[in-house]
Amino acid sequence: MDVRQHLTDLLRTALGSVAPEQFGTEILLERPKQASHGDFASNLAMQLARELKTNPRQIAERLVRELPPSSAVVKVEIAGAGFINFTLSAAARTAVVGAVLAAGHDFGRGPASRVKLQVEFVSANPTGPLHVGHGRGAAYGASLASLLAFAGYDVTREYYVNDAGRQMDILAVSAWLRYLELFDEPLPFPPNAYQGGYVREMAEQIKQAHGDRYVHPAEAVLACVPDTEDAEARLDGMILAGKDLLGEDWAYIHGHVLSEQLADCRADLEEFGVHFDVWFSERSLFDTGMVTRAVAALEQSGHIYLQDGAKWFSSTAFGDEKDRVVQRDNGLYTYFASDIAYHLNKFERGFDKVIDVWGADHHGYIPRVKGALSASGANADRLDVTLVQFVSLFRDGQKASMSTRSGEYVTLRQLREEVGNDACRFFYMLRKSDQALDFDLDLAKSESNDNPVYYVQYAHARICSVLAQWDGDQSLLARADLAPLLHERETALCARLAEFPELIQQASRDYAPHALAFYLKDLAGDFHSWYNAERVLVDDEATRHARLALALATRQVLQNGLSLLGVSQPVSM
RNA sequence: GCGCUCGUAGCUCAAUGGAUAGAGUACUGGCCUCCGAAGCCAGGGGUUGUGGGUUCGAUCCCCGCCGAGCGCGCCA
Repeated sequence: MDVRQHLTDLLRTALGSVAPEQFGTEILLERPKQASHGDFASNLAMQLARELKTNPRQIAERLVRELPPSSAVVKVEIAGAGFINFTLSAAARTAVVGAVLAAGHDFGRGPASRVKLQVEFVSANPTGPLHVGHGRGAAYGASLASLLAFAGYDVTREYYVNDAGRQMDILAVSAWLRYLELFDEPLPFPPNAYQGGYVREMAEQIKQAHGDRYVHPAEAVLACVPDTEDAEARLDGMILAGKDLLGEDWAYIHGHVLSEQLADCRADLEEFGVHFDVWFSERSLFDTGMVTRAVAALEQSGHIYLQDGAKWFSSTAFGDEKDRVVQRDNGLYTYFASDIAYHLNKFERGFDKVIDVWGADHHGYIPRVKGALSASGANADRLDVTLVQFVSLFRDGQKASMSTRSGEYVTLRQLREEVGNDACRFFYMLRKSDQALDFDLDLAKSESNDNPVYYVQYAHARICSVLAQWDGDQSLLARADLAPLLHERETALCARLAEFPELIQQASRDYAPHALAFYLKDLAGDFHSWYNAERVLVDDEATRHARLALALATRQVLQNGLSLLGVSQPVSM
């Protein structure tokens, strides 16, 4: 029996007697923060006060008088401004233990829904190792996707691979220039090319595999570089040199660095426990003509105009600050154009809801994407964008640089190796996604021993330990008589367990996996508190079995929750 | 300048419009001859940046101001 639903029904019945014309009022039950306020509280009387023009306490009294009797409820009180507080019977409180043990790893799982969701996250340019900012997006997206799947939705996890743009060209030319250095070609390495050591490694690989095949004299390269102070224009000149001099071979270099970086990124994420169902190539949107079609469709519906040789999308008509270019005067499509095609493609694939997890610096991008979807006749409300705020790194009290191109940044891999995957995943979840995160590296290392994740994992290990010492048949515990569970800390723990399914629904609705991390901390706290106060392996068999059942149920919920966050559940530590 | 996001205990962070705003950490004092002390118990710590508004009720919703981050490109 779902107690919450039961109480809602009772209140609904009372409402029908007291105020039939308000029968449709939404009935909300919350779990009071204070134990003295009972197990559930309703503010129904206060909600009705305005419509009925009556003192809420009077309404509450009438409601309570009309409540049908229930064996699950031992006390109903009116308190404060007009709260109706319910206190449950001992049996109703402890029943959750049996429910957890019966459902096992499915406890808390929502009813299967046919609603198809897509969560797209990370989607970092494959131009270098992932850094700690990407790590936050990865941890958030992965936990969110797991949470939504557990809540019952049909979830697809997707990574958008930006394999078509200028950044990839810059990476390719960076590797090629490093390669030329290996043959002592006198070329200055541009300050705005990718500086990281991994670029040199790729150059070395290319030399090992293909010798001097891609060598061209420095003069030939420099001949393409314009005589200007503009560093970006000079870099573009070098890219042009690469394409001209290498011809077909440019595609090899480009493809090689792309696959190298993508493989590295993929391995990094897998080690972090972050998996994707689909790796979607931006280039495929061009190859299949989707970008052209998307722009043509906008053009046909009259949302495109020409100015200064470029094609502009009139996004101001859809609430954007200014209009945006979709096709440049040189004929190349902008990133925005492929993004329109990409989102239309997502919708065409039949997702009821598309969730994009973006870095907070992309917030200005939302109106134009939604605008383009609306202009294309799609329902922009099917797109939800969740912004994950920045991670600022501090080293020796100094804010560290996070530039990918400069190569001076802390990688996700370094962070994982320093503090461990579990602590990392949990630490990222310990704040709302819209809260900026200051990550002090020295602190992260020194704090790794009292990271809250160990507090939660320790609760799990303790339970495993006591179960091992008992050494009995755990399947018997599912049928244990729970009447001996009478202590305050036992009912508090039971209440916490009962909260889990509600929390799953709420956290998934709010796209708030951090709520799960906080819940697990609270659950572990309730367990430790109880475990310190009451002995489990007592002589009395009835008490022993009831407490073992409670411990086992707690372990089950810890497992269910931690696995959603991608955190391991050690038997000992 | 305009726009988005944020501002809560010394520090790091929570809080579906609800009751006395909570945890962790740090600090102080207790608890292992007994299931793991990576734990527990107790204590001090707050004008929720600020001024208004809506509401029976505001950390939460609306407006102004102050402060911080980010964005405002024919880059991605």
